[in-house]
Amino acid sequence: MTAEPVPDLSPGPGPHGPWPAARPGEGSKAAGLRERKKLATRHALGIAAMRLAVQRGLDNVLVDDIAAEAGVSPRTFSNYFSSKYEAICALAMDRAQQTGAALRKRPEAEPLWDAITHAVLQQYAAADQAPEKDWITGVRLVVSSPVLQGEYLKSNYVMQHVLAEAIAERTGTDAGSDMLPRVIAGAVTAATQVAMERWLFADPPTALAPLIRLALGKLTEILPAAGPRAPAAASA
Amino acid sequence: MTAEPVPDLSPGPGPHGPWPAARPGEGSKAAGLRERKKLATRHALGIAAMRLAVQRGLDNVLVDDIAAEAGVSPRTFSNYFSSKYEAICALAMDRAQQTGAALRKRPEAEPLWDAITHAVLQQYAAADQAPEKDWITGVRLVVSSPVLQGEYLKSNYVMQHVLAEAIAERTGTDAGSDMLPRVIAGAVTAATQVAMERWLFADPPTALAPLIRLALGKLTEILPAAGPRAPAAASA
DNA sequence: CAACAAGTTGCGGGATCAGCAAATTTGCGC
DNA sequence: GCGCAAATTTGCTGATCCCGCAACTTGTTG
Repeated sequence: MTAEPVPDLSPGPGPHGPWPAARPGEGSKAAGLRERKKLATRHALGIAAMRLAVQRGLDNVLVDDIAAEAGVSPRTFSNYFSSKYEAICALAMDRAQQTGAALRKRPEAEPLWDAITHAVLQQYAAADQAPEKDWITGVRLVVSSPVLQGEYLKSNYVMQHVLAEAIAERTGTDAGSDMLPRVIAGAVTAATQVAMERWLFADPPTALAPLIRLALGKLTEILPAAGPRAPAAASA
Repeated sequence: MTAEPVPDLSPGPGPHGPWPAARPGEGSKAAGLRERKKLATRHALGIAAMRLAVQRGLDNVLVDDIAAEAGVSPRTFSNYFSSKYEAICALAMDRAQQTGAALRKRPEAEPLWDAITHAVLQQYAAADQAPEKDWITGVRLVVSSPVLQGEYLKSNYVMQHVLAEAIAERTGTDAGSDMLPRVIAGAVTAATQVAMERWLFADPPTALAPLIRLALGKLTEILPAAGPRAPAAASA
């Protein structure tokens, strides 16, 4: 068995949960007013953190500022996030989380690869939209700062896990014994990430979707070149 | 062009360099006494940090303790690392860094895939050795703590980059325009990571090498199944 | 050996983060 | 409606952390 080690990133109960919700019983609808308010606060903090960071620059934003912007006390801030960096990446984390759900929603009949492609594209679909014009600035900031990078990579890690889970479910594989789902998820996540990076710094701004499609495509074209044969039989 | 954004994780000049050396002119041999001493200090701090963390538990280790253990002032500690977590993961970071060099050292004639497999295996070869018996405990600690996880993922990210660079060089691809090297590196890194994770928590302890080979093998077997065709042509 | 560059150290201030207990708010049954 | 129990928020506070600054020590160079 080796029950999944602890891909978990959550410290404990009560508040402070890294991810919004959807874990208890999957059903995130019609949660009590209490839940919704908590989500709202978390979201507000995340947004505030990101906006302030982009406007003033990472070093000129204090936890107090973020808390103020979101209308809660500084103490409450740390009930939700363990650092301002985590707050700034909260949205990315949420999106990563959603990717799994997105894949699950794809029609059962659709080929795995297509389903994955769609699920991923769907997540980043909004990125190209006009209203998200600032978002790109935010992401640039995130991947440029060492501290933020750590947080950001965590969201990738999460995406990898939720994707793996969804893939395992879809293909009827036992995620506990077969590494395949995880490997696929890892490759997909990595490819997506690369596309994202290229997009972020593309000099003549480009659309993100084509890049992602291209990156995922590369994935399907690389192995055939070296795959069919026995990969490697040497020892060291 | 889009000159590589900033896969760099280094804050600036002077000390505080995340990675040991080998960047200036590639030649890391016969560095002045000064350099060697710096490397030694960095290493000592890394070792001390890891050992103390494993022995006492992450929360019972202060930066001061680590500095003392390594025989330097606390102030000097932060000249090398920006946090105790970074120090703990210093070794992992170094190993990630080496992977690139390892790949470059593989014979030019060797098929890319085999070369990669060897390079990776070589890095983790020591892991199975007896003297590294404690190491596994350390890595478990690292991947179990949220904060450390962030740092650890950074080392993965670095490995992905150095691998990509080496791959691009080996295949004569322009790493600046073609995503392929990065995608391959990402997939490889992800697979390696999965193998590592499985190894860490394998109930009847297993050898790491076979797992890595298996994971990398999966990589070559998944895509052909869905690759040849046009990946997906939908829009949203 | 002298002059210079690089690295180390102590000090001090600005910030972060979590434990604790009191004050508030929400969920719910009557 | 009303009140109670559970869940949250908040202020206070102590332990750390992290970096700028300036003086000091040590490697490097000619």
